[in-house]
Amino acid sequence: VVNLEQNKEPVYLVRQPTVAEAASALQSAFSKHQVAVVIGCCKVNYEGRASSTLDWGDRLLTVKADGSLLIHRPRGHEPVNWQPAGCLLHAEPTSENELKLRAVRLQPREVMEVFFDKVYLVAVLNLVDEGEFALHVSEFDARRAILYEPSIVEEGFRPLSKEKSLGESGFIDIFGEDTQGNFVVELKRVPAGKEAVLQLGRYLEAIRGRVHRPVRGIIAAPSLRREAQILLEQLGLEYRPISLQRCYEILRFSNTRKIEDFLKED
Amino acid sequence: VVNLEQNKEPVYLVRQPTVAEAASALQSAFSKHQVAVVIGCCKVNYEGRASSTLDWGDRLLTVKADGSLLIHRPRGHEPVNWQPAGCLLHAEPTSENELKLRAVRLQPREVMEVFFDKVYLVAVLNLVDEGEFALHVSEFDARRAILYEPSIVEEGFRPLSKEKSLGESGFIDIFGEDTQGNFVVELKRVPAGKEAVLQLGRYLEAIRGRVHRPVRGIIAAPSLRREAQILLEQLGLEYRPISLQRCYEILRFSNTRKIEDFLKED
DNA sequence: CCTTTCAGTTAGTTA
DNA sequence: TAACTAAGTGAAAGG
Repeated sequence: VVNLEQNKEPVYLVRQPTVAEAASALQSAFSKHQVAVVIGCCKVNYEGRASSTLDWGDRLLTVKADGSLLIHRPRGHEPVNWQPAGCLLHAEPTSENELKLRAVRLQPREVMEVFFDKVYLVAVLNLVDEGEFALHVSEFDARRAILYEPSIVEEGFRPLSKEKSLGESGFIDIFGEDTQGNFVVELKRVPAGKEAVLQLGRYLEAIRGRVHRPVRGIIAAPSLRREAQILLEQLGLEYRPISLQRCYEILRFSNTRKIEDFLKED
Repeated sequence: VVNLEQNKEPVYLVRQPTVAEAASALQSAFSKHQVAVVIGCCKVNYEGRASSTLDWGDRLLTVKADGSLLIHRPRGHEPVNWQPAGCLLHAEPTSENELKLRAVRLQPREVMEVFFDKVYLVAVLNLVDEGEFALHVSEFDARRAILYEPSIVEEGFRPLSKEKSLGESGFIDIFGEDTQGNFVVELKRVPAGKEAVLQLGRYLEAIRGRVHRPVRGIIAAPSLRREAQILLEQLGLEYRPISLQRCYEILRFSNTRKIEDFLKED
């Protein structure tokens, strides 16, 4: 029933399929770990950690290559029903000429059944996606923002060496002075954990051996993990929360208004 | 460019569209609050509470009737990028013959831009979905089930106050008597953890200060976490497993057979 | 492998 | 509207 040509096309469509055609296309997609989209009128039953029922209506069903499943209504950006990756999938026609789709998750055992009354469209997709995903306002961006607007760390903070740049293991440090004139060591990271605190501690040790006046150690990060907080206090270090949103605004401002300053300094 | 026939069909397809055709079809779908699906090779930039970039790759993009937007990779059951309902949508061709899709959320301001290199398929959907969704066996439902069939907690258990309803922090408690005539405090939750046990402990403290006879504290829940079990014993509390499936059957029975009782009592 | 914590959490409810 | 809390939370990091 299923055209083998689907292997060569990025999108293989079956419009207004019979129940048998839809089941066949889906079974084929499941076995080949392809992405499948079903658009039609369906009802859904779920039983597992909780249980739910969804009455008849038009929905968009997506089965992904990893065996995850999503059912979307026309509104609401979250799926009304879903099943996470790795569940067992099976599609078959029923005696009442409906398309039955069963997705079983083991551990915890959760069973989802979808019954399609009408199937408007089945699309089997061969999607190639190796693109890298990156959540920005990285350490580097945060550093740029702090250098441009040091007050987000502390009022009166003045960075001194902008060229210390990357320490080992990807940390970026900023040296500077506070209002009392004490040297300040800066280290910031995205979600500061124990390693970040220990890293700063080791850094401070090294610096205190050379510099003969009090040195404060401050971690500037969007958040500080619970376990890191204890360690921070034990080592006598400080923490300063940094809003990534704020960094972002600073950078955008600096990019649009004072590009020349950055070209000179950085 | 866009065939007006799309209004009459549940699914209106544009295969291998030109950039102009795709943009036109999408703009039309946006204005009519239809659901649109785009399959193609794209890259994504997001800026808002955080910021992210996603390099080129084949993805499934869905725009819903309420202006929400989802971008799904071939794997992973969560969207790689998204935009919640109510954002401003715009689709247009770029000078580099790419399809640019812009989704702006106001408050907080978040901007997402999708660039399609190749568009394999645009589908505009007219989905009619009035089906009711019901999550069975929530805390409230479990409470109703226990009040209707108290023996699932303990043989001879008799609820006294059905109107205590929601305690602070969303917990629902049931007070009653057991066969020895002792007062019994009930607290049930879906997967009982430490917080639930501590909550019950605090509750019991308060009650023991007022009531001058022994009070048992029982947690009724589908399961009890390992760490919560230790705490439970330390505090001298009890645990009674509750089957959600059983609650569901009880409620279904009560709904079909004894609706009048519930109208009187609840 | 289990537990804890974070998330562009989202979504619902209450003050 | 803001604050709080639960979620079929999911996902990553720590022990």
